[in-house]
Amino acid sequence: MTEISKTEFEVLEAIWQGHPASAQQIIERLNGIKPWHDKTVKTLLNRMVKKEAISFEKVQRSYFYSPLFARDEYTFKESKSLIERMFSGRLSPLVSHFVKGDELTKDDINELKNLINQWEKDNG
Amino acid sequence: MTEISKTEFEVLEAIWQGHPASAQQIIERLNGIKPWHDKTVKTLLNRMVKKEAISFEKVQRSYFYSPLFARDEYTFKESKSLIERMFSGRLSPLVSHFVKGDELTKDDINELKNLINQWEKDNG
DNA sequence: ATAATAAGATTACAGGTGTAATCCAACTTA
DNA sequence: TAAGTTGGATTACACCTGTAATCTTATTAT
Repeated sequence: MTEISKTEFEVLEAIWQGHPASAQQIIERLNGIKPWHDKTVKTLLNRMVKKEAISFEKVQRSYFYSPLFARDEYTFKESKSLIERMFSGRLSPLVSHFVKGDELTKDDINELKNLINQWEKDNG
Repeated sequence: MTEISKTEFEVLEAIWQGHPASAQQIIERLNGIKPWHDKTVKTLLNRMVKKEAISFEKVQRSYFYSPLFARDEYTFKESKSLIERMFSGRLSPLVSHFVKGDELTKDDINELKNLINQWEKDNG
């Protein structure tokens, strides 16, 4: 899984929404969300094919693209990388930031509690 | 606060360790950790001055550099940005990844619990 | 005083990125 | 059948990045 840029990631998002997806479908999904010219999207698709982030199958004249890795796989890897680089690999300093930065709602806290309960059930 | 690259961030880390810091001090701090040539580090310092990530004061012939923003400020901003881009701004999907990916120790869990307690004391 | 050194400034240079425009071949339409 | 359209391929181009080397100037050592 090569490096993909933030912009490429946004195109990938459109593909993860449903695939195989034609360039046209992808462009439409991005429409309104991103102000990119079709040509721009096509360039990005091309580049991602080259860096083996996506694949395509040809149907008639057009290509239908699919991701070569799952969204979860990618976001997890990126999260780990950031936590590694900025927090020595520890999750809690990041969470701490959010707690102290007053970024969390009661619902968020409840979700975190549930995750902890789940962990304790599995590992406790 | 402009965009800084991963490499630039590593130089910044050395500055955050203690500042104002001379180029030499910074280079020494990076020594052994990073395989960069002095010239490389100086280039990065220069670029960060230009993008206003750091400042310097001249003492005799040499410069002493200081960060223009705190480490916490930066890491928080970057964390929020990632969570925004990959998890619609919600923290728990990220934490969930770690819980399910079996990346946490009992200590990590305890720290998370403490953070939650703290939040509840402050907000509950 | 002259030569070596050391600081920062400038230049280098290939590869990545954002953002398309142009080119060419196939297909559709008048 | 000639002309426009549509799909992908190729080209463009400025700015960023990683990674230094070279240049200029001041300082230090002989």
